[in-house]
Amino acid sequence: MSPAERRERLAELDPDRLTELTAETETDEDHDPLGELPNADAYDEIRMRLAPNPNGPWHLGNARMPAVIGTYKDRYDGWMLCRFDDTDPETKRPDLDAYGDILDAIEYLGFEPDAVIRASDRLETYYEYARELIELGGAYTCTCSAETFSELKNAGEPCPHRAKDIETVMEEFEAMIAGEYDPGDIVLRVRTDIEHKNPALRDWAAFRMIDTPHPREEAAGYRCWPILDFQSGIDDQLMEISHIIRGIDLQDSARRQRFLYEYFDWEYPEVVHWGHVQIDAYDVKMSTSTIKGLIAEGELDGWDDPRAPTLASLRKRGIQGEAIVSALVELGTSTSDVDLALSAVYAANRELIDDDTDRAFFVRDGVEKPVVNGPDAGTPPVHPDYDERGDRTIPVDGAVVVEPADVPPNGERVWLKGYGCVRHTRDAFEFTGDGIDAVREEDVPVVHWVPADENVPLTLRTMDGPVTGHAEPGLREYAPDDIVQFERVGFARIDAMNDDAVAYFAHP
RNA sequence: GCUCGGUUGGUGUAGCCCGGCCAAUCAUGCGGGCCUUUCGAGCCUGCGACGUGGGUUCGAAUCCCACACCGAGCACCA
Repeated sequence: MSPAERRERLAELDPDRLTELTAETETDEDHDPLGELPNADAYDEIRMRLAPNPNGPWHLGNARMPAVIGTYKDRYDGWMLCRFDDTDPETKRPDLDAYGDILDAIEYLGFEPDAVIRASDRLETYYEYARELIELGGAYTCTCSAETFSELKNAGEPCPHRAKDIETVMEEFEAMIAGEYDPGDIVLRVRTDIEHKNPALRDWAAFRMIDTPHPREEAAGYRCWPILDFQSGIDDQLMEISHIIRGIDLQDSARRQRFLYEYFDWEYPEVVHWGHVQIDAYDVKMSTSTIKGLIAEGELDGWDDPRAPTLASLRKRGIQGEAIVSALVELGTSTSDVDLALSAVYAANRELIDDDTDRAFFVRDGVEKPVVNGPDAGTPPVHPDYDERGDRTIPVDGAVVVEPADVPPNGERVWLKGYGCVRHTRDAFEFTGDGIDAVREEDVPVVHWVPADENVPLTLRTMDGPVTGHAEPGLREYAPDDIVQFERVGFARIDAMNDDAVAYFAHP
């Protein structure tokens, strides 16, 4: 039935309802991919946290956390904590540089945490709450091997240690803190429901022994470390977090932590889970450990290699943090997995920088052609949309370099942008003196060029590897970090301006 | 195996809770046109989607059931 038919039918059956529908006004809300936070009205202040694991510099996927949480912070005038969840000195060993790198990355994205803490500074606090939990009968020390416990748990059967009295548990837990056990010998478990239908929630481990000292000197003396679910559960309460936003891999985490909150009679924060992000356009898998490995093997030049899907790499290419945030926010917070199109980041970035970016010529792998009978210089505009910024002056000392694909067949003309029309005769470009109508009416192509002598040899580093070529002499006026648009090539960030000039390609 | 999520154009997203101006929004992408001394910007325009099958209903993207497919958890990782 077509909509028109449906309306007709409705008019027969229930004319009042039809009138109501017609009266309902369409609210044209602003485009808002994020939507409102759940139950936001119930809180005086929206308090959120970023909870990075400082095991390496950030890739593009990691940026989603500050992008979304930071955007909500701005929207609700909320509060944002950066808490380093660095409670595994062994298998997810923190990288001491990463703490600072991550804070830099957050700043690059345009946000500032209201507070920064490290879980590894807070072991005594976690111990205190663990003791309290034991007093409440909510935890027990367990000396089952991981395998044994796993089998019992999967069968829904308690292990013998579950029945221990509180005093014994407390003694053994104090001994754990004192470092009197070896790794693997004992854990502290939260007593949940051993017959819970979801096996992932049954009596989960809260503390375990780790011999490897924490890389941070302040925390190197501890041997008894909390598991994320315990540490983060306690901290979220202590920091009065109102909204937790994190990945679907932590969905069961929330369910586990609710048992903790019930023992302490706390109220669990609102929680939003999102799916995984993949990025098109990169050959390198977006994973901290993979990138770390490729750098170690020399496959990548470093964290800022343009081929690496890292924030450092995008930053090096001159892409604004704001563009990354805007593309990531656009993904919303759905629980299904999403692909981020890098072109969305480019589109956002182009929008941000196009107006302010000066134009310049860069000829890739050029061929030299003598120019005869023409003027001494070309004067293309600094920015085609803003006459007031003036023209560049590019000298022509008898010859220019153009890209091979731009050389017209013999006898044909080409317009050297900002200079004039030339005809390819034998092996030279002969100035023709044609007016711009040649371009407008006669389809003469417009190309970029640089002088053969006075130019700037430059390497443009791209995602597909380096490209060598020559830029116009005026490029020397630019300094590292400046962004230019190489006409007909794309935007680029100047990285070094000396004998070996280097720029990083951003996008078309 | 047990448990928990998800599935709207090439990509992302809105709509789903509370069925009806939804032959489905917006963005990006791609194509065409205009403009332009850039393959950029701008303007105009086009392309393109409700996983499958049943059910409920006057009416289903929306509610119910089944199936398919994708993902996550069941770590002494985060």
